[in-house]
Amino acid sequence: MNHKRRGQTNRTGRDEKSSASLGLDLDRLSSRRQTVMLPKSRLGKRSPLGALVGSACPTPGPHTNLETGETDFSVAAGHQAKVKGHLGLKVYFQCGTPGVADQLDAMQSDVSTRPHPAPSSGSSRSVSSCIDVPQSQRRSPQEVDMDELMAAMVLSSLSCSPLLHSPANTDTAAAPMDCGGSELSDSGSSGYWSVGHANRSPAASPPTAEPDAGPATPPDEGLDMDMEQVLFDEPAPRKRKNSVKVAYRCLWPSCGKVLTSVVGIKRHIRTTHLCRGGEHERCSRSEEDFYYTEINQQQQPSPPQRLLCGAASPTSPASPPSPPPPSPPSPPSSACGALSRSAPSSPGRLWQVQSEHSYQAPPPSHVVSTAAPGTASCRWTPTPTPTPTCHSRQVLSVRVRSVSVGEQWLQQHSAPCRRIRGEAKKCRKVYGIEHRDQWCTACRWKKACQRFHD
DNA sequence: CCTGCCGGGCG
DNA sequence: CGCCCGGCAGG
Ligand SMILES: [Zn+2]
Repeated sequence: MNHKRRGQTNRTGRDEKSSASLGLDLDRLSSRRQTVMLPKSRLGKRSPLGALVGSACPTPGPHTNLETGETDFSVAAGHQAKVKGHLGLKVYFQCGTPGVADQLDAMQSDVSTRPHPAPSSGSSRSVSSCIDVPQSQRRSPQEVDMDELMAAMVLSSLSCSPLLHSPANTDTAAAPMDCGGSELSDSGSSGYWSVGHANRSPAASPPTAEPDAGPATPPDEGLDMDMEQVLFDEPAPRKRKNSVKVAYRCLWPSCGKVLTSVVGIKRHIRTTHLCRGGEHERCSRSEEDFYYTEINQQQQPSPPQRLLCGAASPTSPASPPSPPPPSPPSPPSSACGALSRSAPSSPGRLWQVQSEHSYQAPPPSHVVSTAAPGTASCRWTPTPTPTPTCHSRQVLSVRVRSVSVGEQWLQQHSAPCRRIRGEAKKCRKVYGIEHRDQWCTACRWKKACQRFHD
């Protein structure tokens, strides 16, 4: 009753009054006729973007929670922009993380690899290695500081067997580290980030442990498990001989002799290459170590490494570089690619997280160009597509992609040119609440005022 | 607090 | 659709 009456009164009254006093009827009429207000104001004002930008940072929404759950550093990191970048990037990280971790691990493992042979083989050499192994193994992630990493890097780069690492591998390995380093030096937040990484590596170490044990352990699950247990439980007083088929190959230039025992290989080297009798044993003992190498059935950990690289390369190599620099120019394309690629392969949680945001994706309309009510800004609109609103994964993934991309995009573009607020007086203010019937319908409906545009 | 308005619910 | 309101963000 009231409403209707009020509405009618409102209308008639307003038509006369307002037209008389303000002479805005033209404006009003036209606007009313075409509901211009909706598109424009909505787009221009807050719009999904505004909300997005706002909410994404402060961490209110559910999605944020999810995100938070996903990635601590997003919260941990201080800066909004950066944070958002991280958020956006998070996606990559998840994909990329393993890769990086692998690499790191690989490197570390590489370092630790050398000591490894000793324990596996026997007692003689275990002296030096025994100490190293446990350390590297139980390396408490947090404790591991850059020094160690750097050391690992250096060592790996210096001494790592050339066979193991392809140039690409090296590159990728170097890149992340570089970023990590710079970030670290930059701010604590990144430090956190790196820590998180470190933390992760151990968690991921089981899989990663493979390469670690790689040199000795081929793709044998049973063996792997064994290794894991050994690694994680304790130094394993003694190893099962059969667990690893180790051999030692002479590295002497033209000699490829392979023996199954350290003693044998040493003796071989000593006698054959070093031309030394038993008397010099002590002195040259260290020397021999350099001339043989431990190998297993498969000779090199290449199989595992291969796998890792292969699996990771499509995603991680591509992503790692991108994360650090939120590639401002055209994230859409590259990001899209990465994401889309990752989407199918990766589990569904990402979707969930992103899908949360997705509610904003559909109305992607404007983004930057707030002025034009038209949808000139549809650069990244293509993704949303008609979205039949069904729950098919594909759709989801698509939206996901668009969203995350959108996020990045927003953070970069919308943030700067985001409009503050309509400073123009609106109906409410002009007429006052008591004269609510004089407000424009939009105002009455608590929508964007269509009478007094900004 | 007030104001502007988005998202959503109701008829 | 029209109408209204909860609630949020900015001042
Ligand atoms: Zn109004």
